[in-house]
Amino acid sequence: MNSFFNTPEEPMKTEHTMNSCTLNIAVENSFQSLSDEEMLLLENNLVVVNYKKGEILCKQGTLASHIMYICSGLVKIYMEKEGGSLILKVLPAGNLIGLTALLDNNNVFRYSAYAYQDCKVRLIDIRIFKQLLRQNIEFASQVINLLCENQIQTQTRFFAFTQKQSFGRMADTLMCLSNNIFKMDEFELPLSRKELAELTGLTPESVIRILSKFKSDKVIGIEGKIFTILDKEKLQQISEYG
Amino acid sequence: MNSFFNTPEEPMKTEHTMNSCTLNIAVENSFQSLSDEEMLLLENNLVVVNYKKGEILCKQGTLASHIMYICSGLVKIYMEKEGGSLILKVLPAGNLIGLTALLDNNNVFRYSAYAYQDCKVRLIDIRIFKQLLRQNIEFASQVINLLCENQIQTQTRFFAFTQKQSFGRMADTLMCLSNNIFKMDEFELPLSRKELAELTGLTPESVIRILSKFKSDKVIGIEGKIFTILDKEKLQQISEYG
DNA sequence: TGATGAACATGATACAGATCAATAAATATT
DNA sequence: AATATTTATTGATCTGTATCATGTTCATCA
Repeated sequence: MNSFFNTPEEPMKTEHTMNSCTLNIAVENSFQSLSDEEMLLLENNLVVVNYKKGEILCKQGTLASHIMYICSGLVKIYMEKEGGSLILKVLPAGNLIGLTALLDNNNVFRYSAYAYQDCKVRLIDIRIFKQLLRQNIEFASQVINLLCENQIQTQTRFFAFTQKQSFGRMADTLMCLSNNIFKMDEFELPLSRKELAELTGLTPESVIRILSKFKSDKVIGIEGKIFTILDKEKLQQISEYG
Repeated sequence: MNSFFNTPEEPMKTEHTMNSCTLNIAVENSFQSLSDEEMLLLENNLVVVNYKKGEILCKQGTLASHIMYICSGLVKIYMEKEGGSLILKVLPAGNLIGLTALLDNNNVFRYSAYAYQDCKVRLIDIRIFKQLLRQNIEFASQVINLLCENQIQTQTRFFAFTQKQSFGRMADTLMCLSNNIFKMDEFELPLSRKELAELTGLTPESVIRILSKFKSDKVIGIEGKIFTILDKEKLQQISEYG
């Protein structure tokens, strides 16, 4: 059948305009555009720090003196206020934290970051980062790319949030964790129910109820902290329903 | 009283981390960094188009061949899917549309844009825009700034959405329209109740009920399409409550 | 001018998800 | 190992907001 002439009843495959996945593009490429000289400058103005599980990498509202690169570990990026917090994204190794602090005259972290697992992080002096942006157009170009990606991801997730309800959001989140973060159908999730709640915009109780339902429906398996995606099709379906 | 030693009961004034305002920074500045020569290049590869009220400036999913600059008028940026849409922002003159389409290898509009009023728009060829990014580091720097601003704005609005409920969202939205879009306490709003609903993530019925309440409480005045902010304090309070 | 459809308004009802309360299980602390 | 504290779970209830139904006003157009 000629896909150019699909009837309205058989719509063309649509893109994922409504999932909340943390895009996980290879950031390494951004740095590949640096010359040896520039790379040296970077290395010389860089501190490697190990954060233990449970430690705070940066705190919303504080001055951002560094851009952070996650070498290893798993980090949550979240906004907080008395009353509640929202997890903006969960970032595995290979991602940058704090790009929005590049903003002139207001380089403050707009969110906090927390280590789910032990993390190795490179702290890049923000002045050096800015200098590199100014002297290497290719690098600047890559950073623009990253910022665009981030923007699209946030908007798409925001949209998904307003359109889906609890089961859809939970399914979406599980798909995302499996596909983009852990890249496995079975994974050990270092997030508490409370944190899953902050990630889905629900209460811990609701999260528990939904997970129980998924489990009894054999869509997922849960053994302690080990999650297993049993029925991807079904999960995708639930994620899309609304 | 020394504000450095506030007791927990008297917290320091916090920043607006929870309003959903469309930041309205002066985009014109971005172009000021262009040389005469570059400006000429821009002018020569630029089409000025007039859109009538109600027309679509760009459609989500279509190839973005241009970055758009709003010379005059009022535009809504929104994401849509069967089932519903979400207004991401309302942009007055002086703003750019389509920056996220700068993304390499995927320069597609991730949202649609619609003219609330007659608009004059400059369509800037995206290849020229990219070329200018590559040859003028100051310009690239300004664009990075814009992208950061956008990102922060979206995240903050997203956060506000998850934390506030109907009355707070409505109050927030009205404050924002008054302060950032129209810059007046009294303004003519070219949005229907349905569109206010898409802007606040509510149903039209809820919007109506809330507006009626605000009106009967003398927080705002409504005469046809003319809105008047009567009690800014109160509105701010409602916006912040949660 | 009256007719037709959209936007606005209001009331009644339904329901998803929050809140509250009360264990149970797991983890941390001594 | 014993105790304290956090996290997970389950059930009962409450509530904010959507949904549905119906009517009214307003704008558009034959």
